[in-house]
Amino acid sequence: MARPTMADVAAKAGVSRALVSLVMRGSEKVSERRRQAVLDAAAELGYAPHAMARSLASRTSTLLGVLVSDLHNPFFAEIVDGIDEVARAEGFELILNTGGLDVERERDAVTRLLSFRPAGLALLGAAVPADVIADAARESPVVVVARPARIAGVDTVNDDGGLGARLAVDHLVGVGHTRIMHFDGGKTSEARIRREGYAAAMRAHGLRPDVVRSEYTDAGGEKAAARLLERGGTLPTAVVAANDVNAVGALSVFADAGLGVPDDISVVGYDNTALSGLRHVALTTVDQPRAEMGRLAAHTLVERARGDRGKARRRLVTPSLVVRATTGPPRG
Amino acid sequence: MARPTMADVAAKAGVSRALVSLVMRGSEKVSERRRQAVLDAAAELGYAPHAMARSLASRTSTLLGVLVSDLHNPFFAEIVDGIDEVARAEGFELILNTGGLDVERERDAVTRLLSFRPAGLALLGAAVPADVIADAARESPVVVVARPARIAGVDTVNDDGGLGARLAVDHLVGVGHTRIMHFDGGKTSEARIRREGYAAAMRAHGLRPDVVRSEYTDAGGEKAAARLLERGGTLPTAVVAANDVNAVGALSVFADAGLGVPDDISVVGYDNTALSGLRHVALTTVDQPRAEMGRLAAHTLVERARGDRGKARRRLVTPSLVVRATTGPPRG
DNA sequence: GCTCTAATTTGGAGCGCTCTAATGGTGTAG
DNA sequence: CTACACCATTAGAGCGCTCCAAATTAGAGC
Repeated sequence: MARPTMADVAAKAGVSRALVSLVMRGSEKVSERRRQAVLDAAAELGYAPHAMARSLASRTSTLLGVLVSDLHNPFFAEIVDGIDEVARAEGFELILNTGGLDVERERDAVTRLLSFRPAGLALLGAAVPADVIADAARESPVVVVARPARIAGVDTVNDDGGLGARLAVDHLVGVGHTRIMHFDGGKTSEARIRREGYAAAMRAHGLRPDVVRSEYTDAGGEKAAARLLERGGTLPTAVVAANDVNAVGALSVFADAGLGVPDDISVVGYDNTALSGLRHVALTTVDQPRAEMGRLAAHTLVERARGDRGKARRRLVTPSLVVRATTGPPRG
Repeated sequence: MARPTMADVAAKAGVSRALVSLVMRGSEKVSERRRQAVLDAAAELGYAPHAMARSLASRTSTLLGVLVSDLHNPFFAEIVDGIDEVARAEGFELILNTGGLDVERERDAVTRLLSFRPAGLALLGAAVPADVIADAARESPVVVVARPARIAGVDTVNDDGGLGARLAVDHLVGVGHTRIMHFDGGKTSEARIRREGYAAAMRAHGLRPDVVRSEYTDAGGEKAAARLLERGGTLPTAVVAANDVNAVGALSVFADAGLGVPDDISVVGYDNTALSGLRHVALTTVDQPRAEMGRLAAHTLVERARGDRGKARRRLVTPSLVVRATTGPPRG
């Protein structure tokens, strides 16, 4: 498995190593005759440049480090997809690590990624403390995605969660709802922003906000819905769920309780994951442009890698409402 | 952002570069006194070894190349998760590329991954032609996952699709079904194996196989179900779908047609993706141990990287049935 | 204190490549 | 025919590290 090196190609083509290097990098100051000779020799030997040696010698990197908190979550997978798209187009490679929302493990992952001296580092929904991120940013450009954060010198890409929540509320009010509840996403900064957006939108319509603490999971949605049914009193006619899986969890509890959707209760999700688009589910939801977020993150990193030293950019991407079958006018 | 090098640490600690190298690699033949001096100097300078330089000098790699055909598909994401788990434990890093099932793009991705001279290459459900894989296998250990293939010198990890299909049929026959249909996954080799497993199981029970050509998508399931309803005649009482999303597509069409599940028709999926576990969906399905497949693939690669030159291993992982709410005895 | 051996430490070559500065060759003008 | 550009080509140093062999030091035994 010993692959040929530049010296082998040079010998075979009867030229110097430097010339082979020039040809491999597509230099224009190489005569056509030599270029062909080199190309032929390379093809014959099955030669391809050694990316690491190249990187070391040129003191540049074509690696983009990516730390994903949770790869199961299709939300992140699609962001990675967007990053990958730009990386391929710009000639970068992705080196990936997962963090599993474990702080120690994520800290370690950041260290390992940095040991490759990547051109940039993307942290997707990572839970690492801000100071770790700030440290990393001293060694490599860093972009934090899907986690609202203000860290000196660190770029961010997020969706406008306040707007997203407002879109959901406006839609529900628009079709006639007034008792609209929110199952929130817990204590993350993104959840806080959505919660505040929901509350502000409600008040803007002269309505009273009503929040149940929940989390970004299926089980969380079920629990919140169950609690809602147990507490008795007048039920809301609509629920703005923390995200799609949370909404689906709530839907199943409502169905078990004999409530019709959307006649008895409307439900809006958040994320527009593939799940919500399934005809069987047909969840009205707020779309976060995930691939776009990934592309933005990658572009930011690529620009930084190319020398952009401007101050930290905090990108806000615009969510949009996708109306499907789980929302409609309240009964009566 | 110029990070310190080994020479800087050596100078600060008052030792040679070679000694710093030994300390960094955790050698035992270093006196405690020097070790501390080096460690202190390194900490003070914020030094961490340059992974690429190390790799180049030692002629070893800690990189595992991973080509994923489709990251959106949670099926693959979970395999990557398994690979990642082993990689972390064994001190390897993942370098990731997506192929999008486009042959040219995947071919290019393989080339790019190989340019890093990885310790191994994992191809997850990749569509690249066998000869490309065989070529790659000459330069690096290769393991093909979720794609039954017999290529000289290439290890594989797959689930036993024949068994999986049989589990589904046996379960349905066990609760009383006799008219059991299969929506297949198209012309991939995995789909063929499941199809044949289904047919064999049916015949083993003295039943007639009945296959509708479909594909591994939501829309495919809808289309197959619609065609089934249109063709009239006696409907089957159960369907073994190509996979989970295919099953969910079928479920929605059956629901629209007023068919009760499982009373009028039972449906079994395949994969046991998170989707099927949602209480709202509660799909009976065949579980493929994805994380386990990823771990197996990674272990295979790690062993090969460590010198195992044994002949190609074709690992078959055992699927299992997960009974939920979409299957039950046929009416009457 | 001295020798011998084992334990540490170090110099230096080299991994496969890039990059700068210098070389040689060609064509043109004088 | 010589000088001068200008171009393609090359030598050689060096990227940050490992690894081998050689050098030094420490420890043990007498």
